[in-house]
Amino acid sequence: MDVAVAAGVSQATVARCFNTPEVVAPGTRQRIEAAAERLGYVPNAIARSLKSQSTNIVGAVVPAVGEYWQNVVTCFSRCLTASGRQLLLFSFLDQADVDDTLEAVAQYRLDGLILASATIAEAQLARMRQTGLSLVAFNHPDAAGIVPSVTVDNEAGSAELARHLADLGCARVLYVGGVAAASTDRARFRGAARTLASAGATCNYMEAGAFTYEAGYRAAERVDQLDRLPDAIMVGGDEVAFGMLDGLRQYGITAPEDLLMTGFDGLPQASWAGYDLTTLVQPAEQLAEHAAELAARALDTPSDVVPPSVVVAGTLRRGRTTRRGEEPPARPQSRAGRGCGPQSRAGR
Amino acid sequence: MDVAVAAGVSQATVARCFNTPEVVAPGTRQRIEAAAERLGYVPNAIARSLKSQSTNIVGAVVPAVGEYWQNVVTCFSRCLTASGRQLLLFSFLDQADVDDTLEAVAQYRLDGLILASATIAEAQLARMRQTGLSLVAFNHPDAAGIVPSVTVDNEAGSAELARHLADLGCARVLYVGGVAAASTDRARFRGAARTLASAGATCNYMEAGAFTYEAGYRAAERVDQLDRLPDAIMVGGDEVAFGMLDGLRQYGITAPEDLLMTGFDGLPQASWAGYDLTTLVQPAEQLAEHAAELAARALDTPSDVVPPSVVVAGTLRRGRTTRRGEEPPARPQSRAGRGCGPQSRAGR
DNA sequence: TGCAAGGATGAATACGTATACATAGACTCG
DNA sequence: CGAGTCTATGTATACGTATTCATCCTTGCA
Repeated sequence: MDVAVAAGVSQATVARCFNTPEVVAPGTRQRIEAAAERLGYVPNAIARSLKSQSTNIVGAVVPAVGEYWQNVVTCFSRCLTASGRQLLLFSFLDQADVDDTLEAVAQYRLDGLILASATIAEAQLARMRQTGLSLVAFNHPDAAGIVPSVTVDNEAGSAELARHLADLGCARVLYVGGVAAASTDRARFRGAARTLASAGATCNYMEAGAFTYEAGYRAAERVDQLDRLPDAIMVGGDEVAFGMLDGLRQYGITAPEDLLMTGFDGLPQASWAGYDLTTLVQPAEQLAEHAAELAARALDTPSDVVPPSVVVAGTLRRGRTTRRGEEPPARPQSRAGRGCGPQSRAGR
Repeated sequence: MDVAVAAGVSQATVARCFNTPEVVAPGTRQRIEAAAERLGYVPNAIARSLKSQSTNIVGAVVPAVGEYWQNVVTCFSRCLTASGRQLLLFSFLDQADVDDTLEAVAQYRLDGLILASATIAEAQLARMRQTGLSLVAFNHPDAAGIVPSVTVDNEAGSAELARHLADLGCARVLYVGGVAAASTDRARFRGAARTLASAGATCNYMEAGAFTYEAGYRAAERVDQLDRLPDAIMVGGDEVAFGMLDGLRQYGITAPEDLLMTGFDGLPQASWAGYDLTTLVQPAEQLAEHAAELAARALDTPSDVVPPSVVVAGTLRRGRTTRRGEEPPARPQSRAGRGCGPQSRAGR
C-alpha cells in the first residue's frame, strides 16, 4: 500500500506487478519495482495465504530423537525448498505429545502434513483424515489403505538381507527389533523370518525396547547371556546395530569374526569405516520426494477411495560385518621406514 | 462464522470464547463450544497472524548436512514447541543458496529468525538487521556486536581441551580445523594455540576442508605423511574427528596408543563406545533455548545499541582417546565356561 | 471520423480473525 | 425510583493480499 502511493498507482497494480508482471506496462513496472526496492517492501505471505486459502507450507510431525529421523527431516527440507515450499517442523519426544501437536498443527492451514512415525495409532490416522487435511503417513506401512502412505519396502528389504545371510550359511539367526509395536519392525521381522524359514534356518525375536544406540548396547548383554551365540544377528535399525556392535565388543564378541550382523536404514554412519555395517539403504531422498508430492497434491480423493501408497525398494549395502572368510581389503602403504618407528602401532 | 450462526451469536463472541473465555457467559460458551465441536471448527492461525501481526513462528536457517546441525535443529524444535511456538525450517546445502532462502523467509512475517551458520558473511548479517526482523546468529561468534548472537565459548572450550593435553605431557600438537573461514574454527584454534604456547608446546594448523566425516578421513592421509606424528591431534569438530580416527586406523595409527585426540561439539556419538572421544560438549539444549528466547523477544533494541550476546561455557568430556597409561576399564565378566568356547573371541 | 477491440489500471470486495466502541440489560445504592 | 456501574454481546473496522468488474485510453480499421 505504501508502495502503491509511492509509485503513484493502486494497490491492485502492485499486486499484479509481483504475480503477473507481463500484464503491467513496462514503465509502471519499473516505477513500482523502484519504489518497492527503496521502501524495502516484500509481499506478505500471510495475507496471501489468507486470500488464496493455501499456505505453501507443508508440516511434518517427526520423532525428536534418532539419527534416522534427523536424516529424514533434512531430506524433507531439501525437497520442499526445491519446489518452493516451506517446512513447518513439529518434533515430539513422547508419543503422547502427538495429540497436542496435531491440535496445534490444525490451526495453521497447511497444504499438507507428513506424519512420520511407525507407532501412530491407526484410529488417530482415520480421525485426522476427516479434517480434510491432505496428509501422508511416512514410514508406517500399516497406514496404507487408511491414508496415503510412503515407505521403503520393509519386508522385501529384510528378506534380501536374510537371503544374503542364508547364502553365507547362517542357520541360526537372531532378529533384534527396536519396538515390536512399530509396524516397520513387524514388517521387517516378517520378511526375515519368512525367508530364513524357507532356507531352513531359524529366526528368533528379541526386542531392544527402542530404536536407539543405548537400547542396542544394553541388548548386547542379553545376547551374551544366551546359551549359544547365533550365527548372525539381524538388527531392526542401524542405530540399534551400532549399539549392539559396540556392546558385544565389550564381551569380546565381534562381527564378522564371531557372528555376522546386519542393520536396516542405511544411515551415513553405516558407511563409516568404524562400523562398515551391512544394511538395507533406504532411498531417503526419493522417499521424501514422494511424501512431499503426495502431501501437497490436490485433495480430490473422496474418502471412500483407497488412497495411493508408495513403496520404494531399498538397496543392499554389503559391509564388513557380513564379510566372512574373505581377504581383508588391501592396507594402504604403511609408514614403515620413517624415523619414528612403527613399533607402537604395528598390527591393527 | 459458521459456528457463530450455528450457536446463534456473533462472530465476535466466538472469537472471545476462544481467546478470553472468562468474559463470555457460561451458557453462551457452552453453546459455542458445542457448535464448534459439531462443525469441527478450529481457529485459523493464518487470519489471526494477519490481524495480530505476529505469527508465533520462528524460522531457522540451518546447513543441510552434518550431525551437529541435525542435533541443533531437534533442540530448536523442542524449545519452541515447549513454549507454544512453531519452527519453520530452512536448510541449505550451498552457502550461495542462503540468499534465495532469506528472500523466501522474508515473505513470512516470522516472529524471529535464527541464522545458524558460522560462515554467513557479516555484511549480509548487517543487511538482514535492517529488515526489522528479530534475528539471532547461532554458532557464529564473529556476529556478536552486529546482531544478537548465541554461541558456546569456543575459545575457552578449546583452551580447556588444550590444557588437558598439556597436562598429559603433549608438546607437539596438530590442530585440524574444518573450514578456516568459519569463525568458530578460528576461535577454537586461537584458544588452543594460546594455551599450548603458554605451556611451551607447539600447535600447527591443518585444514580438513569441511566439517564432515569424509574430510577427516581424507585428512588422515596427510597426517600419516607427516615426517613425524604429533603427540596429539585437536580436531575442530567431532564428526571430523570420527573420520580422522577411522582414517588413521587405516594406517595403523590409533588413539590413545600412538597419539591423543580431542574433538569439539559433544555429539551423541562421541559417547558411543566405538569412539569414546574426548571432546567439549556444547550445551545444545541450553544454547537453543537462549536462541529461541532472543529470536522471539520484542524488537525494542534500536539499531545503534550493541545487541545482547550470549556465550555459554561447554563441558569437558574425557573419553578413551586421551586416556593414556591408565588401566583400561574393567571388562564385564566374560563368557568363559560356556559350551561354545571363547577361543575365537579371546582378546579385544 | 467513428467505432470496435484490446491493453492498462482503478475501485471494490472477500479471506477469517481481533478488538475498540457502542448498546442493552441487570443490578446497586442513595 | 433514577442514576450509575458492571456484564454480556453486537457492530464495525482493519490486517495485506488476490481477483473480479468496470473504466479509460490507445490503436487499428472501415
